[in-house]
Amino acid sequence: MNNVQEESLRDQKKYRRRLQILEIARGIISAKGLRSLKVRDVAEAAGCSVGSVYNEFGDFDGVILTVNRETVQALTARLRGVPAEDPVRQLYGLADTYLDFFAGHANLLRSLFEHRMEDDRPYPDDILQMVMDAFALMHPPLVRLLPDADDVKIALLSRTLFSAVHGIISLGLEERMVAVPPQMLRQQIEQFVDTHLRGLGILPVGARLP
Amino acid sequence: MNNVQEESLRDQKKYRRRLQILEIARGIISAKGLRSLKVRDVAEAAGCSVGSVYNEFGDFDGVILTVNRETVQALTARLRGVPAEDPVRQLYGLADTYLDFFAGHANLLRSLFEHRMEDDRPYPDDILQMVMDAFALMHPPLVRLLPDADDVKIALLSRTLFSAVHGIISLGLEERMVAVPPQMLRQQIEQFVDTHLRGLGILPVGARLP
DNA sequence: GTTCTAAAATGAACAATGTTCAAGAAGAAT
DNA sequence: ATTCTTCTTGAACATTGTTCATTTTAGAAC
Repeated sequence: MNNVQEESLRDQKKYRRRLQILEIARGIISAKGLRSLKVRDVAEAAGCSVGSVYNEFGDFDGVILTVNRETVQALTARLRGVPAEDPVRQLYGLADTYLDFFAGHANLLRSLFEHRMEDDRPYPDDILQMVMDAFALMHPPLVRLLPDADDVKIALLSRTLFSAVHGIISLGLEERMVAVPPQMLRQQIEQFVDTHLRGLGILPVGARLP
Repeated sequence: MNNVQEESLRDQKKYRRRLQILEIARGIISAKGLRSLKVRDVAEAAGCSVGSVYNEFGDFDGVILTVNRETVQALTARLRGVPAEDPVRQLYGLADTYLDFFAGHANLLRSLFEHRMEDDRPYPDDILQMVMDAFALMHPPLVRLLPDADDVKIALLSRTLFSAVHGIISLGLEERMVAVPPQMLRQQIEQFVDTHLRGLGILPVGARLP
């Protein structure tokens, strides 16, 4: 038995169109926000009928969720690329990289965190799991820095710290909240992480990094 | 000239209905989420026509924004009620109170933070200002604890710290993010604030509050 | 009290948008 | 080439936000 699936012409077209629909949807969300995403716009831009979008994704939420899934995958890839030699620098790097990614794809991240399902249908588990996994990326460096601490507590600390960074960034980047000038955000994030590491006893209180 | 406006029967009815519409809308958002709010449901529950809703609020966003405005007002009132004798306890109290309020009105808070306007119309300034003012409530206790620090920096710190707490809570309360068991959230928040105050040199590193 | 007027309420009609499905088109199997 | 399966289509439908000509009603004028 041959496990290599032969790719039929039909499958090729289907797959190409799937990618095209996703690319168009992502472009619209990214440029004008989730609320501006309309089935007919996507279908027209992809050169197909609205029925085909439904045929491929089940319903419109399916398109959004697939875009969101790819967003968290791209985010995770970026976060995994942060150098891990120095655990302290890794923590700063994770926060900075998250800021970069959020600033560069604000509407995509908002779609990921703010989209609500119709009725009370549950949000897909795999996406939630991926977000949680991304927020757990502070775990390894924290374990190295706090070798005596309980692993469960470190896991909690990782998510807490990352959630805190997320809160600072997501509110700080709301252009509507004039509160935090974006150019100061990076410095602000670094100082926040800095203070927290001092509080954890990882950095000395009252001293500064070289 | 008499400044006391006589309240006409017309105005009374108008005002009563306005309150009724808001109460119904708030109830629906609170119970089933912003996405389940429909003009016709509100109108029917209020015993009036859809036109009356539009007559009173301009458009449907107007209803949502008014509910959001009242949400942030209620939140601010609760936060202002936190005792201010001990600045450290005040900071803990603000975080805890925010957690309480968020846990008790999760869907209302989500409506406040996640609602996006149609097209690119700006979010009303007064609501943004009120949110910022609420997040600035950590300013006075921080000033007392860090009397030598620059006032502008304290203002920034206040918003940063509150945004961090917001991030931890809003992600932690997502029932969908199984990550953080809600019952642990309070303890988690307290530990987070604790660690940060140590990092700021306000509390001694390595010691615990009585 | 009657009449007049301005404001508000109404709800049917419209517009925008998500969803479905019967019929047709296109690829695969023989 | 014929048949069969699957996908595609787009018109029709369903839901929901929005408008507006008409009707109703509260208040004013007499």
